[in-house]
Formats: sequence, structure tokens, C-alpha cells
Amino acid sequence: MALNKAAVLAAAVELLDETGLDALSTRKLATRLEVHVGALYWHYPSKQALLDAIAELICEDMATRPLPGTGWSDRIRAVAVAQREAMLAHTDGARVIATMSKPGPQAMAFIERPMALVRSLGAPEHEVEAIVDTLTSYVNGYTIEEQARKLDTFSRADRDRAFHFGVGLLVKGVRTQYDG
Amino acid sequence: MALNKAAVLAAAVELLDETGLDALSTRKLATRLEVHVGALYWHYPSKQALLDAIAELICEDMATRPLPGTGWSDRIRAVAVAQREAMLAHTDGARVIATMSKPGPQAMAFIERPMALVRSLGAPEHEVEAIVDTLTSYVNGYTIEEQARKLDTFSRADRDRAFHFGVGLLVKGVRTQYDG
DNA sequence: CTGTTCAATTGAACACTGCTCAAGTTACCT
DNA sequence: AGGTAACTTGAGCAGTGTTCAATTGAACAG
Repeated sequence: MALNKAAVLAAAVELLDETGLDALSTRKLATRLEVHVGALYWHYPSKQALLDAIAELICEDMATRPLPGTGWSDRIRAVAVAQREAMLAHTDGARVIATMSKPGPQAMAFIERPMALVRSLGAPEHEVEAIVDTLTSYVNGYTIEEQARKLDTFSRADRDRAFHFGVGLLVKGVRTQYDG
Repeated sequence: MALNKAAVLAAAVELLDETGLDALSTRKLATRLEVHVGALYWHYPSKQALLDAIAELICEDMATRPLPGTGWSDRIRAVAVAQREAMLAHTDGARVIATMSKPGPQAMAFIERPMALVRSLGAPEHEVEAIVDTLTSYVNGYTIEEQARKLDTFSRADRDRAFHFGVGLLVKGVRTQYDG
């Protein structure tokens, strides 16, 4: 009777971190919680709903990390770093984000940060969306690839370098159009 | 006795296109080929191997599409378009590419095209790789998102516009550093 | 023809998966 | 003490990827 949404979610994140997304099954989760499978479905209507909750947790992390830097380009870089870092914090984190069924409140909260930043450059609203969409698409794409194939081939330092380079390219592209 | 690797692969692509990646099961594939499940494993050692073969097919498409345009930036844009188009040609194509276990010959052949293009700008080799990696990461990230959540929310024209905008941003970023 | 070889397929199973639900067990409120 | 709502159990359904001994069928050698 000690089970609740939060406990299920916490155990699911643990299991995800230890074994990865493909090995995250409702059976193993139930075993870890010393409960039968059916009990999980009282708290979450489906495995996808549970994965969506994990995605929201990751998005909350993205949305609440501090953004060091004062200038515009430093802060937009920091947004990209926060997005990647929050996904890297969990095994297959990027894939969890990619497979979420629809953006929840925390996901919305997160994109509001780069949106406000880019808006302050004076870009028209529909281009603000396009720019932010481009940035987040790149970060997702890079991190999915990173977690799928780069983790045991490249050092963390190398991966960071490549990522920062990519973000730099994008930021330069934005700057040539709206800044200075 | 008419079964062979090519026939299995072709049927798998058909099934993928009709029902999507999540519904692509070895059982349904066997039924379509009027064969028992076990027979598939004579031709492919695992479902993943079969998915890798589909991924290679998509990559071959990326690598062989014509690249219209004469100038440098037109051709690099065309590479990005070819990459996206080849993935859009199949249901969940981008996800198939993202989950392939390792890049095969056709995948290598494809990245050689932007590599050569960027090399011709005079960038040092390690930056060539970083630039191409950034571009392909963006295209993958955008197309994964597109096929997962944008297909029945935005028109094809809208999606094309957003994509071209993103590619343009990236190209501008590259240009400010190595061109003119 | 016969006999052998061997690639290819069958048929049946194994160990898993997400999910459902009637029946039970609690825990709390009146 | 009785009733109600919250929660869990236990068993099962329909599906998944994968394995493998046994069988087929065609090609080839004597």
C-alpha cells in the first residue's frame, strides 16, 4: 500500500538508468517495487504514459538548470547545453524524449527559454519558432546519435567539443541574420 | 523455395511503409511472405539485422539522389534535402536510421558527399567532420521529430519551409567561417 | 535410376512482452 | 460496526523475438 505515482516514476527512472530503455519492462519494474504488474496500471494507464512522465522529468531538468552567461549568445548556448545535459543524465534519455507522445507542460516551459531569448533579438514570431525548432532539433539529433553510437567510441571531452562546435555554427547563423 | 534475402528485405520495406516500425513484426512479415517465422532467420540472423538492411537501403537512396545546383551552398543544401527526402520516403524512416546498430557501406558513401563538399572550402579535416556531423545531426533530429509529431499537424509545405530555414541557418554559420 | 548431400523450410516450442480484470484486501469515514 | 472507495492480487490473453530438431526438395555423382 506504499505505492504511488511518484514511487513508480522514481523506480522507473532507476531502472532506465541501470539497464536502458530496451530493457525497461513493466515486469522488471513491478519486481523492483515488490508488487505485481497489474498494480502499476492503477497509477499509470500504460507504459507509454509512464515514459511520458519520465520525459517530463527530463524536460523539467532542462527547464530549471541555471543559464550562466550574460550576453545573448552565451545564454542561448547555455540553453542547448542544458537540453543535452538533462538528456545525458539518463541512459537513452534522448530517445525517451524523442519517443514521448506529445510535449507536456515541462517541455513547453523549457522551449519558452530559448523562445524568449530569440524574441529579444527582434525576429518575427514565426521565425522565432523556426530558429528554436532548429536548435532543439539539432540538440536532440546530436544527443540521440551520441547515446546510440558515440558513448564508447569517443571521450566525453571529444563529444563536448563536437557539440559545442555544432551549437556555435547555429548561433553564428542566427547572428548573421538578426544581430549586429 | 522462392525466398531469398532480397525478397525478405522488399517485403519488410513494404510492411514498414504500410504499418510503421512499431507494427513491423517477424510474424506479420512471415505471413506476408507465406512462410513460417523460422524461415526468416535463415536469411537474416535477427530482426535488427533486417532493420539494418532497410537502413542501408535508405542510405543508398540518400547517397545516389542527384544534387542539383552548381554553387557550394546550393549543393550542401541539396545533400540535406536528399537525406531528409530518403527518410521521408518510408514510414518511420528517420527512426530506422537512428536505431541502426552501426553505419554500413551505404551510410559511409552518403557522408562522403558532404565531406568532399566541405573539404573543398579549405577547412581542416577535423572541422570538416564536425561540420558534416552537425548537419546530419540536425537533419536526423528534425526528421525524427517531423515523422513522430508533425505529420498530421503541419502541411508538407510548412514542414519543408521550416526545414529549409534550419538548413539555411547552418549553411550561413559555415559560410561566415570558411567562405568569402 | 539410385544415393547422397545440403540449402531451405517447417512446426513446435521457450521465454519474454504490454495489458486487462474479476476477485480480494486494505484503510478510512460516518 | 458498516460501507465505501482506493488499491493490489492472481491469473490470464494475445502478442513478441528467437531457437532448433526434423523434414523437404532439388542438384549432383556413381
